[in-house]
Amino acid sequence: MNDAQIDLIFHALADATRRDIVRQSINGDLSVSGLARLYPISNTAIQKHVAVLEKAHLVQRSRRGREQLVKSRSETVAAAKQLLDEIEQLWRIRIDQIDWQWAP
Amino acid sequence: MNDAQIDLIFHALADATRRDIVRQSINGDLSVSGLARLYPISNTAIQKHVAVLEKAHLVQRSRRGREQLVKSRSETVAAAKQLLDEIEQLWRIRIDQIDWQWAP
DNA sequence: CTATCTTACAACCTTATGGTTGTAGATCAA
DNA sequence: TTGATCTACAACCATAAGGTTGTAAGATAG
Repeated sequence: MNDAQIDLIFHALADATRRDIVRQSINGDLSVSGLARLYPISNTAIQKHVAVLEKAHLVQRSRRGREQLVKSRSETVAAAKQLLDEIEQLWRIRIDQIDWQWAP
Repeated sequence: MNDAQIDLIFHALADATRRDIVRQSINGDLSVSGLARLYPISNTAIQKHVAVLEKAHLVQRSRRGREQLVKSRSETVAAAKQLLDEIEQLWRIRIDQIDWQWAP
């Protein structure tokens, strides 16, 4: 995964409405307009949020008749988590080095 | 942690330069201008990036003479990770429910 | 067929982002 | 003291974000 892709993921997650859409779309049984009914903003705004999430591969859309079902993708959330984990590891490495210096 | 705070954290992480500043600042021995030497952008730009990270509590600044040392904070990275984990848990819950339905 | 629902998308507005240059005040080294 | 370094901040610019309204087209129910 390259920097640009990671940028997209974190940017998509940096909005409370979008984070909630990810949660609501876990079952994959909600359409765009179905999601829109959950929030006090326009249908178009939700469409844009879903587009941002889709570009980040945090959700997937699939057409069922006239509606577009939205399903979130756990792999991408997992990938973001792993990235944060890799950053966290750097602290542990630093602590290990301090231990090494203190060894007799 | 409220939504606005989480927004700040993910927004701060949605930029490759800022993610790198977090990594470079783990030891806490780099100043703002010291960091600026690592990147091909202006000192002021780095100052702004550090300000964004500080507002998200991803780094802390402390003055040493004329320079401002930057140290990243692992707790905030950990908090972001936990949030993603909570979202991931929702998938597991869903899988558990499917298992329950299938039980004899 | 017609009316309704759902999506798609263009156009627009306001504010935020990420960068620049320039200026000024502290602090340190010599 | 003087000169270099580091930070702070204002001003500016281009573009992206996040929202709106309006219009059009595809799919479905009756």
